[in-house]
Amino acid sequence: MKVLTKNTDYAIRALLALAAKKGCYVSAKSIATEHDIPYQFLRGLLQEMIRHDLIVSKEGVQGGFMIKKDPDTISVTQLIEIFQGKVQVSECMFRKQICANRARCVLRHEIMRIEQVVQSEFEKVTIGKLMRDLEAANQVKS
Amino acid sequence: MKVLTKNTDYAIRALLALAAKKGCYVSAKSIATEHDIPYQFLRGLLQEMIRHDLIVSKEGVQGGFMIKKDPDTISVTQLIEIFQGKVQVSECMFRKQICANRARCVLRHEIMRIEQVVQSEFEKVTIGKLMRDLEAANQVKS
DNA sequence: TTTAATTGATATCAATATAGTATCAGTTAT
DNA sequence: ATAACTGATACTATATTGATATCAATTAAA
Ligand code: FES
Ligand code: FES
Repeated sequence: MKVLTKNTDYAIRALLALAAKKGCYVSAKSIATEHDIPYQFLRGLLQEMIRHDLIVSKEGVQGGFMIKKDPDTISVTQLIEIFQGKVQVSECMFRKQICANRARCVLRHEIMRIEQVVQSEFEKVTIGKLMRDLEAANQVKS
Repeated sequence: MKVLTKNTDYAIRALLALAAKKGCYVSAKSIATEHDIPYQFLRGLLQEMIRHDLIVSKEGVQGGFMIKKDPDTISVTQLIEIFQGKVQVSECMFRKQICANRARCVLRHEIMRIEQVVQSEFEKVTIGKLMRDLEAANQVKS
């Protein structure tokens, strides 16, 4: 079971790249080559992120993408939702047995509680946080 | 993003059915019809669970499947691992940038921490617990 | 003003995973 | 002997994931 698929993974990496060059337009090509992400695939992801208002773009020579939202407000949960759909444990487990009284279903509550925990854990991990972790890791390295 | 796929979902339901008739052999057919699970699909799942020592079977007329392990020791985590593979957030995020000093990678630690949280939450949910919840729900209903 | 570097939009394809079906051989209670 | 079962395995269909290709529109700069 893979929690993050390639698109989410790539999107996070791309956002980190953009966050590192905040205020500048960075081309998809340079991100693709530097971070080893398939070019056209990446472009699709970037367009999707524009639609979700995380980044902006400029066309033409010297164009590219720029981060728009504050990195600390972009969570992994959000990116999972964009690229993999809302986290849900299962459509509705045990539907046959208990869905008749859905409102009271204890199992359902149990499941929803876990959903909540999973989401809030990922909520804590923002692009901003990852950036700082990354910097710290690089400091230690050198 | 779906956390539980059909096979895990069905397997849980089947185990609950077996747990409710502990000590008896229950046929795949009866489980399939009662719980609305595709028959042949279910049989595959049951065989897999035999291989993992959760249940046993008896061939021939009056044969069927019987739960073997204590329901309280069968966790959803375990079933996810059997049917969807071990929970992993991503193979190795940011590999290009940091895998050189993998041991020190802060991001990796962050990710592994979440992995841990997710797993331990599911660990708490056992077949035994679900059984009791289910009984409680049915009590309230009637 | 032409050109090359870029994004926008969209179509297509391949690989993999998920979901479900079918078949036949072997076992066993009746 | 037979019918109700499981064991084993092959197969098909569909959805998801991952990746590529194409062409029009835009724009900085030669
Ligand atoms: S599982 Fe559907 S309401 Fe409980
Ligand atoms: S992501 Fe691979 S070691 Fe950090």
